[in-house]
Amino acid sequence: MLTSRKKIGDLERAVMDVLWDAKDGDLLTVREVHALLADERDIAYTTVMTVMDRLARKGMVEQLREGRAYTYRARASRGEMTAELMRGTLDEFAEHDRRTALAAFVGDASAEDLATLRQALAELERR
Amino acid sequence: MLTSRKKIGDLERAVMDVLWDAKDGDLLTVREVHALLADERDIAYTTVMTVMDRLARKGMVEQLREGRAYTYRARASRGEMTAELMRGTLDEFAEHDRRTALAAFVGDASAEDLATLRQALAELERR
DNA sequence: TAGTAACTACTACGAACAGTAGTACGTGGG
DNA sequence: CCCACGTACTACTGTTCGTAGTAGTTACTA
Repeated sequence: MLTSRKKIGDLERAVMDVLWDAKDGDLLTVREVHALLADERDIAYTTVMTVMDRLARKGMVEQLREGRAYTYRARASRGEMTAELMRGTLDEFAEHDRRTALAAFVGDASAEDLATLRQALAELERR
Repeated sequence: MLTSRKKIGDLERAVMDVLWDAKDGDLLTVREVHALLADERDIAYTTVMTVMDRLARKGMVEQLREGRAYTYRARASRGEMTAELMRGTLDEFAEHDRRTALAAFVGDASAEDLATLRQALAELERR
């Protein structure tokens, strides 16, 4: 479970994207993340550092010392974090409304999403 | 669809709760909402007014003139809004991750939630 | 009709947080 | 011994929210 459910901003999201896209839970340094972000936007090295530090404080990324530098990786995958956020939204509600909300969610889902849901549920039964 | 996906604070949420709990889409005045909130917390009338005005700007409540006063009601039910928020979270992701996220959501759901999901899906088929 | 009560409109300020980035300082390699 | 690299600390700005006061409008009442 992710700790500390604070808001996540644009730059923070961009950093998370870089970490998520660095497949296999690769550990990235601030310098590496900065290099990737610098392609898209004009941003200072220390800005990226600050943001990554804040993400670590919020528990969204892991910060591991490697030699003199820190390396970072996302604590959860993009999909897991999305699921977490969705569950978090749902958890704000009491029993009755929770059911209503889930029903509304399903009721307005696209055909693709419905297929995915059905498949995931079938998957669970098989086990 | 709810417009303007900004963050929602504690007081804002408390106001939404009052509007949601006023069943049948009843139109409430600021005075009425204030009276209900005042039971729980010490709050100025104008504070409630400001908050409700902001909620209207965000598109979360409807503001209708009734005589000299405005009356308000939630634009969507609690359940619908929750479903909206969940979908909004999901919508930030591309096709592949969307499926992954939905699968993760189902994978970590409680037995009750799974039952609700199954029931909602079955409901859809029946139609 | 003039006063008052109920409303809205406008303005403001502090706290929290995100974007942004500079400066100071430590340390290992040349 | 000094520099490049990296962290730690600090800071300023914009936005949102909680909070609320004041001014101005309007309708009803005495």
